[in-house]
Order: sequence, then C-alpha cells, then structure tokens
Amino acid sequence: MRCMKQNKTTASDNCKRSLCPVACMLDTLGDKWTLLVVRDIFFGKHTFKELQQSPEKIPSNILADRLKRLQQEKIIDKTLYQERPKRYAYNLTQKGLDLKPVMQSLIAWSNKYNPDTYDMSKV
Amino acid sequence: MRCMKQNKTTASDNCKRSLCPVACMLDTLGDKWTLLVVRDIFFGKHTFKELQQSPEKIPSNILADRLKRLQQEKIIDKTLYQERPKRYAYNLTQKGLDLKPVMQSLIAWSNKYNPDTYDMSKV
DNA sequence: ATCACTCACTTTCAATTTGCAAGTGAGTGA
DNA sequence: TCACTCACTTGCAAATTGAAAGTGAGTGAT
Repeated sequence: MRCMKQNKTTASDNCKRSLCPVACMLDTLGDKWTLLVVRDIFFGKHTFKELQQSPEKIPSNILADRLKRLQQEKIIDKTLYQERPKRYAYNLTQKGLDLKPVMQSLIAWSNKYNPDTYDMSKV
Repeated sequence: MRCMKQNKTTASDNCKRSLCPVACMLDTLGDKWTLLVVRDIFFGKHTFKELQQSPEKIPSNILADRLKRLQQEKIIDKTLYQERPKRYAYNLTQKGLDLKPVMQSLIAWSNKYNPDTYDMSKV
C-alpha cells in the first residue's frame, strides 16, 4: 500500500512526491481504479455491491481499499442509510463533486480519440 | 507490464476493460507517472535526461516504459533532432496537446484542495 | 590512442501491489 | 435450523515497481 506499512495509516503518511498539483492529484487519484469508483458514484451507484458490479469488475479487496482512501482524502463519505441490516451508502463530498470538470474533459478527450467508447456527455 | 508478456507488444494488446471513456483513458494514462511525463513535455522538457530530472525523480526504467507506451498511443512522438551524437526529442502530438483541458481542470482542482501546491494556471 | 565523461537507455532483482478465490460475520426470511 | 445476502477481509501467486548498476554509441581532452 502506497506509503503504508500493511494497513496501518500513520501520521507520516502524507508523503507527497512534490508540490506540483499534477503530482499531488496523481498521488491519490493516479491508478487504474480510483477514478472509476468516482465515476460510478457520479452515476448513481452508492453501495459496495453496486460498485462491484460495474463492467470493469473491480476486485473486492481493491474496491474496499480505494473506498477507504477516498474517504481519507474526503472525496467521498460513507453513511449508514439503514439499520438492521446495516447498509452503507458512499457519496461524493463537495471535493468529490468538484472533480466533475476533470471527468468531463477526460470523457471528451476519450470520446474524441476512441470513437468506440460510449457517449457520456450527459454527466 | 500491462497486458504484455515481458517487453513484447502483441496485437492482442488492445485489451480494454470496457467501452467506457473513463476506463479507456485510465487504461493508458491511469498510473502514478504517465501524466507527469505529459506534464513535463507540456512544460518544455523534451529529452530523456530532462524528463529524468523532474522533482519527482521517476526511475529511468519506468520513464523508458512510459515513453514507449505514450508513443504507441500516439500521444507523443520521438524525433532525432541531432545526428552525431544521436539525440532525441519527445513532443506531444495533437492527441497529446488535446489533453490540455484535462490537465488544466486537474490542476485547478488540485490547487483548490491542496493550497500548498504551486500555481500552474499559466499552462 | 587512451581516458574520462555524457546521453539514452536496459538489465537485474528485491520489495510492493494486484487480483483471483475463498472465507467471515452480521443479519434476514422461510 | 437452513439457505441466502451484503459488505467486507484474508491468503497467496503473479505482475509491477523502483533502486542501482550496467551498456553502448559517441565526444573531447591529454
């Protein structure tokens, strides 16, 4: 785990590679799965199970890890929306919602250069 | 290597996880280093050595690998700008240049939520 | 011609991360 | 009690990463 020994989150965990905004963003969002989770929450998926069922089939351990990180970074939050049985919903915080322009520009670029990707311009 | 055995690039290499534009973008640009290389070329670095010297200190084998991938994806190209001794320059193609809005929105988000990152709004 | 040096990578290999599969535990409904 | 769901966690093999050293073409000084 990125800058972690096993699963323990330590204070020395805020190890940035540099003060470049691009590098800092990639330190949290720069991997194959994280932005996919953000995408799914943007598009109305909120539970662990729903997130697991996306076409890319994210492994459950990776999903659990990424949800944990996204919470730590306050990009999403987790709320108990139902007692007995306990059910949780993941939602974007304002910080997460503010990723919308990034998402949109990225989708536009991808649609332009990869014509077989599906249209998502309604984001 | 992503979808590769060793260093051999095969025809079966275009293995996308899905037809989602976000997923497709992440298949090529979704890792800790690739967008950093793109950033550096945007900001006027063009040689292997210059790219190696960025503050994040990308390992040379990773840099070589990412430059190869970016060429394969036609996001950058490599030109011989000097014979004897042979010297190469990496430049963004139109596809690479079109990443500018992605870069800009990402920098804006990072600057907003990480106030100690430096300003790059002149991109 | 030999030596020291640069650039642009490549190789080696240990450590970290990923990803498949199976397991867990709280709770439900029949 | 039994079978089932949800939300994870664990175990472990395979893939990827990254630090460091190596390579090879070429240059410039002695």
